[in-house]
Amino acid sequence: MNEKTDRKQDILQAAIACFNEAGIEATSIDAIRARCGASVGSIYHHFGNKEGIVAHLFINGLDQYWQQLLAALAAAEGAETAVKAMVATYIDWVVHNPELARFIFQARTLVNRGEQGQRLQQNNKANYSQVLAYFRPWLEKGELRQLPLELYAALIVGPAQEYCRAWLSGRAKTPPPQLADDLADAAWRAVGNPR
Amino acid sequence: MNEKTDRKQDILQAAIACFNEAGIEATSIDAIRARCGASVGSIYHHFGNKEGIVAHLFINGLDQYWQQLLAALAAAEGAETAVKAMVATYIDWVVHNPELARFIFQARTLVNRGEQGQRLQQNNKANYSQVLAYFRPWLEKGELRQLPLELYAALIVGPAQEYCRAWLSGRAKTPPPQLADDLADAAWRAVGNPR
DNA sequence: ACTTGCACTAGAATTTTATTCTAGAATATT
DNA sequence: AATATTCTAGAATAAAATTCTAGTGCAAGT
Repeated sequence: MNEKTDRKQDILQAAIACFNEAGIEATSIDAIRARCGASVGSIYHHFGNKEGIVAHLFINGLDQYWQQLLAALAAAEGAETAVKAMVATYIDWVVHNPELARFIFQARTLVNRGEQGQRLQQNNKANYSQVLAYFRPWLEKGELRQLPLELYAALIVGPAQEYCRAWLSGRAKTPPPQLADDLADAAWRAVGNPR
Repeated sequence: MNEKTDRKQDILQAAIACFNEAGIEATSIDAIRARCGASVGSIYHHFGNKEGIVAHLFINGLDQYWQQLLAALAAAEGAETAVKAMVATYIDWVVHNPELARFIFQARTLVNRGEQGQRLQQNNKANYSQVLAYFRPWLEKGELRQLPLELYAALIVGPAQEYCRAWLSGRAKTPPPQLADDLADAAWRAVGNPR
């Protein structure tokens, strides 16, 4: 159970490094092979094709984030804490997994179409409805502003996401944690009910 | 001056259609060729390589958006009008150019790296500093909340961007214009100074 | 009108990259 | 140990990107 995952992990690590250095499209299978010492055969055995590697990294990476997010929500005690925790968790995850985050921003569209797109969408839907379950009571108690349901995600994490994307690409310099409080406050102003 | 641009435009139109149907990576030069009736030679003459096509579509498309945005800002009379106009303009542009918008979301990373990345970044910087010029007086007059400069863009258009992305990919159903007011209000709550 | 130069087009030839295939090594299962 | 299964290697093939060669047509200068 050790050597098995090793080669597979080696390939994944080499792949994400290449993807971030050169971009997904510009990374050749051979570049990945050269970097991790595997053979083409081995790579194709484990992942089927290039898109398979991308999808694997993407889906597992995102899942890791959802786990953190749901854990944070489970620990939150009120609407305000929860909303602010969502922003904080997002930033925390990006800062602790910058390579993965950068990669995920790149790969979204690609994976959505590909063979695993279905699976990804199901995952998202399931996770999203769990988040909604946490929010419903707060909505009913009037702790949250009444807004179209489809809007909450964008209002709460949209700005953090947008800023992190800029930071990861070098456009913005200030490390996200320094802005975390401002972003969390803004999120709460966006969806919190002032009563 | 007519046939010249025609062929070039044909190629661009065919390309963006292919890119949106199959994704940039999955689109072959031959697919573009087949769709517009040009020859490979002609395509390479005009754009150098596949990335050249992508960059051209991206940079011109984005420029069109910046023009609209700057025009809207020029017409705005106060901070609140301006901030809300930024959101409205963004949504308006996406809804009127859905193909282009979808494409731009896909291509961002790719173009940023490529040969034209430099140029893109310069354009962005120049446009961004124009926007900042509009904002500075409002900041000084205290109409806007004092926040780290790097944050305003994300706070104002981040949620709209995030929602439009979801809408374009089919994840969200409500047409953005129906949510425009909510998004504009949220943007103003995020950056407006309550005095 | 002629010819010279240049932008453009076509499609074949080449190069690069992705993917498939065949055979053998390692590992697990009985 | 015998057999099946998973994994690895690298050569062979297929598909795609890019380059190259040879034109065509148009415009400026004569």
